[in-house]
Amino acid sequence: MTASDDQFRIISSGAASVTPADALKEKLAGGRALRVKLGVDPTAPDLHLGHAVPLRKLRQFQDLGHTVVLIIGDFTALIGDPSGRNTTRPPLTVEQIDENATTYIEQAFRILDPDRTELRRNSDWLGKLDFADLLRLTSRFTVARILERDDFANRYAGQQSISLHEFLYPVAQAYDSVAVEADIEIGGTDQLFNLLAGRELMEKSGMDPQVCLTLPLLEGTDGVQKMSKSYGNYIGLTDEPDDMFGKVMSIPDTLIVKYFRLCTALSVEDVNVIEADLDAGRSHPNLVKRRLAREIVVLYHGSGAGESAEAAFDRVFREHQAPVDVPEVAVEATPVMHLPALLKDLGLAATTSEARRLIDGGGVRIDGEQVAPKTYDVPWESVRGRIVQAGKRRFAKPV
RNA sequence: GGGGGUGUGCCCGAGUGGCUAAAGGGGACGGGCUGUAAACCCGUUGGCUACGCCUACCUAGGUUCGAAUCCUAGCGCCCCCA
Repeated sequence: MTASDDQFRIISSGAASVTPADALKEKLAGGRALRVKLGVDPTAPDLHLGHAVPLRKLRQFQDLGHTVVLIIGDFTALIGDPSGRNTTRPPLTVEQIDENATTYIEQAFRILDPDRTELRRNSDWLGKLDFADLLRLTSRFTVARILERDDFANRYAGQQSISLHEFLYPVAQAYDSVAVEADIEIGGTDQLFNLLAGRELMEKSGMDPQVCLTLPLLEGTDGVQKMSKSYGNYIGLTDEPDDMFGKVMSIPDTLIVKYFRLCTALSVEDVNVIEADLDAGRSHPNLVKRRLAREIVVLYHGSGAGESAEAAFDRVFREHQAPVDVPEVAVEATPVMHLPALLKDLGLAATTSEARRLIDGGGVRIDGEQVAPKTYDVPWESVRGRIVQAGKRRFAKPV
């Protein structure tokens, strides 16, 4: 096993905080395989690069010989984590949770090593607590302490509703740590409160308290909000290579280095060099971003996928040509076609009104020719089998 | 239990009887430009084979020639008192 000093350096690289750092050093010096906990709520079925950040950190632990305890929060999903939210989460049904959990596990093992992962569901212990247990548990927390949390405080101050059960989320997560005897728990910086709650509860229960390791939150493609499916700014782990490449290219330049640090397998030292070259103007942001996009695509789609995704990107966005594989869509043909309806049928516009706006805004092309505004009727022969384009990246071929 | 406030388009938020498909901002989409689906500038942003028609300002009724705007009841949320 790697010397504990080196382990500490690797583990804390890229972390936002390690609380307390000394405790982690001590645990590592003990030389045994540590139990590293990550709790996830199966609220969204598909994983994205934001989810991958803690998973990659867990993988580092595994590669150093430690054990990952991955907790599927099938019980806590019924509460909904209020972290960073300004509204109560809509409750999920048990069926949805099960379905999401299955997808989650499958996708998580693209990153994690199954042999060093202990998979648990927190309904195993949380579901067995009775009301008396709950009272005992909640008596260890104070209202003032819970209200310290930013999101609760903000919602309270902003006259937003907070349901009582949301207060129990940190309590439940803390109890998870007790149940699995975690040595370390990791999460995003917005999880710090919950992680610390686990630490406190373990201490009060007479256990060796867990170390809390937080990771920076990854902004999505808009560069502002944290990556999340509900903001529509995410890059999914199962996104097609071409799509994944394009999405990475759409992040603001200011995020390039952060993405290298959190989303690729490059070493800390390598990323430092990239950052220095960018800052000094020695390298071109566009080229660096291309490399980033290739690295990420290769990580999830294998070597070779990066180059072909880049080629496809150049074809569409640099040379303004149609992609190689434009989908053919069968439509009902009449001698004269109503263009807005055709665009809707082709799936290029959601409504005919939107299609008209696209046409009038110059956003529709047939075989590369821009369609003049107010052109709503076109002969079938002029579109049949041709490439119809809406905007820069939506294509279809009517047949 | 008592009192007060609030509910508008994807989101925030103006609007207190006709000039309102509803200001402004954000987001999203489109165009131009380019180094990219970055940045910047400009435009669009309820539906409908469409110079017109339909549906819309929490819900259901009502007043009125006419209501997002007034009245009644209900529902949600917030605050104060208990």
